[in-house]
Amino acid sequence: MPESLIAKWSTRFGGAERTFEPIIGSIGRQRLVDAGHQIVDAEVPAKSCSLLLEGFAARYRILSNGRRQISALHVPGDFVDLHDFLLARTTQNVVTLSPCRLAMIDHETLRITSSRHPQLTQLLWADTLVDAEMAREWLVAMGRRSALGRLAHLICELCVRLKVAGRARQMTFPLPLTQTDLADTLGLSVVHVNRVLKILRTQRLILLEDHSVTVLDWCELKQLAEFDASYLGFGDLELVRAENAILA
Amino acid sequence: MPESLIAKWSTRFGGAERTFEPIIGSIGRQRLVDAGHQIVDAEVPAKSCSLLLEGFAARYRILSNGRRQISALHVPGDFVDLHDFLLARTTQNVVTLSPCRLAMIDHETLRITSSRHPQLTQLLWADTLVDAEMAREWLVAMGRRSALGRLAHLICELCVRLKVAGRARQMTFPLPLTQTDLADTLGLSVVHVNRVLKILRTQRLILLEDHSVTVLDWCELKQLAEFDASYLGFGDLELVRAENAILA
DNA sequence: CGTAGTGTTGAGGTCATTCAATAGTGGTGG
DNA sequence: CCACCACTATTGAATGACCTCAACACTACG
Repeated sequence: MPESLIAKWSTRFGGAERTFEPIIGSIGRQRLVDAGHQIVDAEVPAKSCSLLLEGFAARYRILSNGRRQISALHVPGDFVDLHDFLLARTTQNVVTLSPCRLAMIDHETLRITSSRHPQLTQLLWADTLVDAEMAREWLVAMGRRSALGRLAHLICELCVRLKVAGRARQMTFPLPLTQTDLADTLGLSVVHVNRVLKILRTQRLILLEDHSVTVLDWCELKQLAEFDASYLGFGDLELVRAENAILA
Repeated sequence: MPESLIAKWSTRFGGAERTFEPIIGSIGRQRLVDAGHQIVDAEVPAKSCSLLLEGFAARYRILSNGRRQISALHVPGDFVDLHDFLLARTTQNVVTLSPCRLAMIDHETLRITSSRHPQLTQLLWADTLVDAEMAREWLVAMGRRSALGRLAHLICELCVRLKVAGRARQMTFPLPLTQTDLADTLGLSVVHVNRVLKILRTQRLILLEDHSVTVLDWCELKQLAEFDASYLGFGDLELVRAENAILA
């Protein structure tokens, strides 16, 4: 069951769970894949969409000089390749960054379900709108924030997204990315990511152990990142604030 | 009449012009606005969507240190704020970068039209998917390309988009952005944009006069930018190549 | 005719990069 | 069980891409 998708959509659109049912019914088989597995290959047109149920995945592109840039991170509850459903093909690939569980939905099935349930179509559409908004927010970070601010911003975003997806306890959430992955996400070098991570750790803003992050001081981190969660489309999102209040 | 939208969608989806009619019928009044006018204000929820018919607009955000980052450029045929139609509100604003003509579509009208014409919904959805893809491609440029490559890439993209929108003659197209606008688009300083522009000019890759760009050597520029137009969703896009062959 | 916005160029400074070296980890095979 | 390898994390030193500061020219505009 795609609890994380339901949790995300409930948070975003209110509890109209009835509307979500058709998509759940459309899910075909599930797949378990290892870390480092290509979910989407730009060369190969897909016949089905993948809904991420468990694990992390990254949309990326490699340039001819060998440098990689990750343009999106996917967490449980995210559709990984809605793009290929409506458009010819992507130029970017998607890999798993950890072992993942995927729910597969045939394009054909989705097409039928979507045409029968216009409301569902709007949900999916809205999901891609938020994806776009996230990309634009990353763009702002890449263009006009320092390395430290960028990293802090990413951590804030992931904290909120994972919390909504039900994958965080208190202020702790999994972060299976290697520092290389982080570097390719933030547009930095591995070396610099290491240094900037160290700053966040020594400032006691975060705790990092065994690929899991604990935010020690949400207010400070948020301020440093100049983070405003509203672009994630979850409304005012009292939950994180409330959660943090408990900790504080 | 939104010729540029029709041109764009025809190029992207083939000549199913019948499908486009409902959206054209939904257009209410038109607006003429000056350069520098706020089309979308993140604070003010909108009651209608804007389709850009003429001119350039930019989606942007200003950080607390006063630095601005443009996250999307809109050209004729682009919907400027579909986002606000489905989701609560944006965190980013949209300004006109030149005098613009806008077609307004009431949210209510769009809602009705969209529910009556599922195919149209898919077109709009696909449009936002391409928007997202563009943002991700910019992200790759911001993270992993040099200032020169980034600028070249932007020029390539605009060339193709404007050509499809019917706003380019041969390899010449309007670029009303100031160097400050370009800097905020590319995540650079004005000074550096100036220097990099100079390189493209002295290399005789482009000609720049009176805010209009002429690509002198498409092949060189494309190679420098490592530009692959397929992310724009126009298929193989023979038109530009053909056009260039005439020039060559 | 002053002012504001834009474009251009030089000089010096900084943030992040590359290169390089070391250490820890887990997995594999002898 | 240990040697070996690949991957990851960490830190120092030197280099470089791009930034900031600053000055000046040009245009449009009231």
